[in-house]
Amino acid sequence: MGRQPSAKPTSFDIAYLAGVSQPTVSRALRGSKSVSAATRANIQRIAQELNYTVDKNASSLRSQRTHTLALLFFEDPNPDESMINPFFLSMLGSITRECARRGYDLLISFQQMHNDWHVTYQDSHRSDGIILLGYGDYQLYLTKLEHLVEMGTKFVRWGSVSEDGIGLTVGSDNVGAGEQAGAHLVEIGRRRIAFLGDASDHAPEFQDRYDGLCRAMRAAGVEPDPALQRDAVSSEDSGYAAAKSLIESGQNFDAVFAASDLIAIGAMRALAEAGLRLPQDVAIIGFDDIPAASLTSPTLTTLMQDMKGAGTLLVDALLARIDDRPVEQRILPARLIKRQSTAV
Amino acid sequence: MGRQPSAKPTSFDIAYLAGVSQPTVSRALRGSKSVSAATRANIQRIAQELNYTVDKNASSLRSQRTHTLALLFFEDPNPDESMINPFFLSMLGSITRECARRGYDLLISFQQMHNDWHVTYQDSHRSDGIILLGYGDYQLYLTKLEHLVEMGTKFVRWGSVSEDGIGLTVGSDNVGAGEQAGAHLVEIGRRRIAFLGDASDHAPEFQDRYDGLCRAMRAAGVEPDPALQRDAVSSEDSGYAAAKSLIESGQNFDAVFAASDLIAIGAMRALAEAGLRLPQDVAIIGFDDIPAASLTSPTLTTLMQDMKGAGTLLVDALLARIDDRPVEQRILPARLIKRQSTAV
DNA sequence: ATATTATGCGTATACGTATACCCTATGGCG
DNA sequence: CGCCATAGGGTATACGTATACGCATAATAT
Repeated sequence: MGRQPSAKPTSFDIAYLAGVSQPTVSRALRGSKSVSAATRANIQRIAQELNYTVDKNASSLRSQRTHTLALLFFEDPNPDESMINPFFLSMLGSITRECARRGYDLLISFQQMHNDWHVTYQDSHRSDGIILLGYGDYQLYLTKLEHLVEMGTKFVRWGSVSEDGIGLTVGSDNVGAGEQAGAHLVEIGRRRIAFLGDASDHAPEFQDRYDGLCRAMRAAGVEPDPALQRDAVSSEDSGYAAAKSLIESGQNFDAVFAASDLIAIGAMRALAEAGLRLPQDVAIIGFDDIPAASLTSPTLTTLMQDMKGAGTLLVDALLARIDDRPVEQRILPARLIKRQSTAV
Repeated sequence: MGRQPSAKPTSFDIAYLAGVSQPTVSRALRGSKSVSAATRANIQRIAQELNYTVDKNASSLRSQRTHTLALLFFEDPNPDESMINPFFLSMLGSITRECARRGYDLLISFQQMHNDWHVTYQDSHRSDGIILLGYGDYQLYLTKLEHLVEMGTKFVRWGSVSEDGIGLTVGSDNVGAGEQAGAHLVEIGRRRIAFLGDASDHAPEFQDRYDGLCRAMRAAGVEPDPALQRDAVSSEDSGYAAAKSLIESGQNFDAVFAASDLIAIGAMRALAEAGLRLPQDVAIIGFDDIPAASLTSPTLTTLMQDMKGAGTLLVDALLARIDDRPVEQRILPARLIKRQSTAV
């Protein structure tokens, strides 16, 4: 009889070859200190030789820990798909790397905001915790978060840090970023600064950016004009429409702060069509620093978020949460990238 | 005593409530036909009520099927990160969706090409199969693929379909795409067409595109000039350098076919700096249709790959492979997107 | 009416690991 | 020289599901 050479080795095989019991193998490989250094070394050597790897399923079943994190990415029903990328992918990269570094696997899932993901994912034993990423209808989102909290599910989410306190949040310092934008525009002499972006409570991050802008203006002794704010979601078309509405309203303005680069790019098109010169007549600042921002003409001044830091921090916070270690909200600074659209 | 309300229900709980045995619950939920319709309906109702979900770990352990696919994405050591995105993310989206539709989870992992991923992933019981994505040193890649084949690991990869036959490949019709580009350039009267992209066997996809270009030229009675080919990897800088080298060589040319949009964008910069007018002096075509392609000036004619179809097809092929169903290589058509850079 | 087969389900057990508990040697201590 | 702590590791079992069998009952065939 004997083992088939093709059969995957188990901890019993290692145990047999090492002349110890199976539990000792388990202990040795997991670093328990109740196994002698010599025995451990021997076991590790044999495991290496046999190309043995711990069976994740068995391990998870027994220990009730999966060593896997789930990443749920939400998209709107009609996503301008190609455009979420820049924001999302570098974060995905750093999340993945951080998971790998900690010995965790990453399960990924795209979700429609209206799905019952909070039900599906609650108990499937697939992951030790969840990272929530993406935008959408914020109110709808909140009720589901509450559900997660009730179920005792461990999760972190990316978003606006301050406003509600449901769950654990990691996010950029949107208010600070807005202040930077405002200060820069004021510095180059602008006083009538428009804001393009949803300022309702459906989009707290945009709201924070607007708040920051207003704060910087007031700090410079300029009172923001509410008539210069236009709602817009993060897409080129929406930015175009918002800018167009602003122009047609006859309002006087000499700068635009767009809540995202996509909005900014759409707005630039509308402004150019209206014969306005950028940045002489209207300076403009975006948000995100997507690759396209350096390809527009004029190139776009924008705020860059620390996506890599974000990924690391999200994983870090989630793991702390899982281990019931204390962990507080974390805010990441954004950086102003000056380009031609504000170069006067 | 009794169950804690917070404890996750098991198949035994369902069985108890339904007045049947645990295996019957398992059978009912998995659609075995040896359980009556009435019993099954009752069990499903109870499972629903209790918010029961099958424990993946236990299920996988017992059945030796994980219902999970792994996506390994390879990156070069020094990736121009933000730029892989457009290519990658829409595919990721469709892969994820297709997995969800089939009831599979998706495990994701970024790998350095030089890692021993082929060893790590062979036996970990984490997934039923692997999707390989990304570029890099192709020769190095091949030896690892052979290793996978030896181990009996199920996998598919994205890439150049024709050339070697190691494993199962899904890819775009690069030759056909090259032909489309060539035919279009010939049609607008160009005869001296340069190709920017690695034409060595390290990058079979680029090579295929070049072959297609040559084929189209010859079909039109034009002999391609090897002196007009310049190596380049997929980055803006590399494209810039390649174009610069071409210009400085003093070669005469009236069109450029770049193996990727990034190369094209870099090349456009070099061409503009050399005072060449686009497209009058030099027409240019890229590859991938990244978002930035419609933001350059002039906007960039390019070839769009069917990324969504690709994701679907990859998952489809892998699942067939896993089930030992017959499956052949599949080629996806690319589409020429005409923009200003070839509008004469 | 008896033999045969299918239907519907229960019984027993295996998947591979981790952990609670127990046991045995050794050495330090008085 | 007896007592106890400790190191090192064995024994037994649980994690929750899926499947090989077996066994009734009912539905057919003969």
